[in-house]
Amino acid sequence: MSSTRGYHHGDLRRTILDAAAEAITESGPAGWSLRELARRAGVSHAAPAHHFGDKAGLLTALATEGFQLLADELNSVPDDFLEAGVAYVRFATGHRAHFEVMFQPALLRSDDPELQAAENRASTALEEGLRKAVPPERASGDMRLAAWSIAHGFAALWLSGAIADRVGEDAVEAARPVLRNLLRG
Amino acid sequence: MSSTRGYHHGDLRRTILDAAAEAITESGPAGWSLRELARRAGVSHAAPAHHFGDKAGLLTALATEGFQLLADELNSVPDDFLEAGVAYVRFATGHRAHFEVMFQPALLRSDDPELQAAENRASTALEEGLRKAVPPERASGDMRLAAWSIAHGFAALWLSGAIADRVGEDAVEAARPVLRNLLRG
DNA sequence: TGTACATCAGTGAACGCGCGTTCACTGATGTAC
DNA sequence: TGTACATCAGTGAACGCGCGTTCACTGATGTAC
Repeated sequence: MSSTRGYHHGDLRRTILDAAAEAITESGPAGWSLRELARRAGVSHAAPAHHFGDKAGLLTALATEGFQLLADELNSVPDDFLEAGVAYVRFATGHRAHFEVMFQPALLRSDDPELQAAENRASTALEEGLRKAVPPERASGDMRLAAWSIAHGFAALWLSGAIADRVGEDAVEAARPVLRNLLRG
Repeated sequence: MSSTRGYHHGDLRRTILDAAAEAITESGPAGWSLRELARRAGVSHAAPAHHFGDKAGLLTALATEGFQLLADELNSVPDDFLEAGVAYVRFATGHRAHFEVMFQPALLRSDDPELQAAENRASTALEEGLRKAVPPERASGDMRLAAWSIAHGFAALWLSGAIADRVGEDAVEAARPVLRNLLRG
C-alpha cells in the first residue's frame, strides 16, 4: 500500500480480504492459492495463514462480512414492495465474491460463531425485507419464498452471464421490471 | 467395474464422467484433482487426461451433457403453465453436479462446438418452456425472465441448503406452490 | 478360417512445480515503572 | 521524559506432498488379405 509502510502493515487483514474478493471475482472461490493471495497483497506467503489459519478460515471471514453487508443493505431499504428485491440484487452484483461464497456452505466453517451471528442478522433482515416485498393480502410462506427465489435467481443468472444477451450491464435497473411480475402482471 | 474386464475398459469415458459428477456433488467443481478422479474410477492416473485433455475439458463434457439433459427434460414437459418450472427444478436438483458446472462459464471451454450445440438446444427448449410457463395475456420478455429467475433461484437456494429449514427434502413438490405465486396469488 | 499389421485405449515410471505448513527469527508497538 | 520489557504482526528458509504432464510401453480390437 503506502511505500513508507514499515515492518508492520497496519491493515493486512483488510488487504488480504480485499485481495481474496478480487481473486474470487476473477477466478471463483477455488481458482487461487493462499500464496497467490499473498503475492497480490505484496506480503509474505505465510501472512494469510497467520491471519486466517487456512483457506476455509479466510472464506468464512469473507462470508461473515458478506452477511453483514447484506443485512446493512436490506435494513437500509425503505418500506417499499419492490425495493427489497432490488436491494438484494444490488448487493449480489455489487459484491459478487461475497455473494458467491455465502451460498457455498461446503467452503465455510459453519460452526464459526461470528459467521453464525452474521448469518442470523442477515436472516432477520431478509425476513423483514421479504415482508416489505410482499403485499399484505398475499402474505404467505410460499409467497415469501417466491420473492426470495426470484431475486436470488435473477442475481445468479446475471452473475453467471446467462442472461447477458437479454439484460445488459445494469443488473439493478433491469431487475425492477422483472421482479414486478411477481406482484401481478 | 466388472471384475473380468481386460486391458481395455470399454466405457472409461462414461465412468470418469460419473466419477466427476459424484466428486462435484460431494466437494464442488474444484474440490478434487484428475488424479483423485482416476482413483475413484479405479484406473490409471493418466486416463482422465487421455480422454478429456484436462480438467476444463472434462467439465466442458459434463456441462455439454447437462445442457442435453436439461433440453430433454424441458422438451418432455406437457403444455402446462407450472410444469415447465417444475421440470427445471427437477433437473437442477436431480443433476446437481451438471447444474453447478453449466452456470460457471469460467470453468468451461466456451468455444467447444459440442458445448455450444448443446447450449443452443437447451436454450431453445428453455425459451419454449418459458412460453408454456407464461399465460398468453402476460407474455413479455420481463415475464419470461421472471419465470426463469424464480425457478433458477428456487433451485439454487435449495441446492445451497439455504432454505432447508423451510422446505424439506422434496424440492420438486415444494417448488410447485412457490412457483404458482408468479401466476397471480 | 488364419495371419499380419495398424490403431489406439490405457499403463506406469519419472519429472519439475507450486502448494500448505512449520519454525526460528525480526522488529514495531504498547505498557509498566 | 526515558528505559526496559512483553507482545505479537509479519518474515523467509526449509520441508514433504500431491499435482499435471510427458513418454515409452503394453495389449486388446478391428481390418485387410
